[in-house]
Amino acid sequence: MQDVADMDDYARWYQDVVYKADMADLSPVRGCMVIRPYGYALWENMVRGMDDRIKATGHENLYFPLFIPYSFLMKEAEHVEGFAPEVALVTRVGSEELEEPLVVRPTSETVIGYMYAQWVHSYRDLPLLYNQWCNVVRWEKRTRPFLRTSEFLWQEGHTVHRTEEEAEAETLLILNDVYQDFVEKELAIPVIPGRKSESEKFAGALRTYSIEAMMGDGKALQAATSHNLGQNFARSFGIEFQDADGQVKTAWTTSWGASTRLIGALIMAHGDANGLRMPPHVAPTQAIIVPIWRKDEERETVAALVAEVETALRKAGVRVKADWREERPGWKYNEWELRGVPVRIEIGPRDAATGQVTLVPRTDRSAKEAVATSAVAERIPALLEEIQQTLYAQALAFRQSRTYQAADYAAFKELMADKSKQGFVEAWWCGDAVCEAQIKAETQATIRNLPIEHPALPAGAVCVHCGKPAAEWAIFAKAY
RNA sequence: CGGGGUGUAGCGCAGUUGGUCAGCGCGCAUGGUUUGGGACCAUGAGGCCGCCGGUUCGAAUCCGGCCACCCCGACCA
Repeated sequence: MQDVADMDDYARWYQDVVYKADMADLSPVRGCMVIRPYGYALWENMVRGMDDRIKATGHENLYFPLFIPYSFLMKEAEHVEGFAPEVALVTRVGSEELEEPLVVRPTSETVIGYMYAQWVHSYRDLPLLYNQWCNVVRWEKRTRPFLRTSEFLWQEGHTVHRTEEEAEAETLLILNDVYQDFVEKELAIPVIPGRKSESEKFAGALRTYSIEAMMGDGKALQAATSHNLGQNFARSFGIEFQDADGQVKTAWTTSWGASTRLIGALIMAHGDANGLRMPPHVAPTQAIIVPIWRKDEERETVAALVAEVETALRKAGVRVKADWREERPGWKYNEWELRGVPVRIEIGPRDAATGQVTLVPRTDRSAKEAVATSAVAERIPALLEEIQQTLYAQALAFRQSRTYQAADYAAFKELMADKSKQGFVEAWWCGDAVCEAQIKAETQATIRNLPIEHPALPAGAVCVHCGKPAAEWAIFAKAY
């Protein structure tokens, strides 16, 4: 086992962690990856966390087909423009050409819109609050494991509402109570909820909101998005209902998604020079027992203790494993640190003699802690919670240390150019897309979002770039 | 899809003036000694040298084409 690449070469480090921690592997299909058991176990825990919240906010799961008639994509002008370049088409089955090509879904607004139009007739049918867990395909030019793959797993929620206000409330409910809550509490990654600028919004949306997280190199990652689609898709697909006043009205729809990209976010928000650091709430293995022995007698003594601790922890609801492989302890320490297991439990002859075990948190390997065997089942859950909080606190402190308020554009450019400082720049912006594009061309920084929580616009405030009157408080950053 | 780079054992690499150039380290297998921060010794297994074509008596090595991967852009969850 070799160390992961130096974090100075961040792209290399990221890939090393993904592959060496057995999260994923390359597949024979370009841009597609295999999610290995360790990565998939993490994803399953993440799915559970999000799905619980999706249901708690009143949504139900359903499933739509993988294939979408090509013509559906064409019905919403902006949508087709946004997605057409990257959709995979099925044009032939066997040796027969299909009468109409089928799109392998890049997202399902269109086919869902088509069906919703048939399901909605009356205001009494509303709202429709559905979600699906599925895979989608977007043939991206450049791929990176988890962050951008040709096929990825996600959930996509699609709702229909009677009024614009209700749709907007839904969009924000998902953003805050599902995405932000999940990412911050379970993944221990602080995020900034905000609205996307016009140029960054979803193809076909009225308004797009996102939560943005900072990665370990100061770049931003869009962790989830929630779109108020207005009446765009409802009009294109004829989702209409007769309201209480007898009028036939066009419905308001939303859509929202979070994907396996969140795994990439987790890796980059918490990983360190030794590898992954899994937030305990979603860690596939929360505690790893490393038995230590020399002689057979010792092994027996230790085995009894390991079994006792393992059983007690399992009963306490801890995801625990014992590593009995024929490797030396030091080798195992390094491997489990690479894989980011939150707590290591060392159990050896010395511990057996004193009736205790040694706990080592992934967040601080020097913080070894001796705990009486009888107290382990009580101590570990508490320690896991401490680690969860520590990871969040560290990520937040890092983000704060890399968040700036540029005094002027010169300072802005300097911050973006210096890799050791690179991060979020908060600034006033005029709201002009041309100005936004110029900033991007000159600094590579884009507007990540316009934070929902922001300072009041002071009198005389001007755009950080063009100097015209300010309109929006924006977060600028280079992004994944 | 543009610019750059790299393809030799599972991984990391050396070898590239054409001719004992099929090699090293790690990993893997077997046996032994070890085991509280990545052990050591011994013996082994493992290669169409990315693919196709050309030049040549002879190609990992030279030429052409293709493919894959990585980095930097543009595009995007």
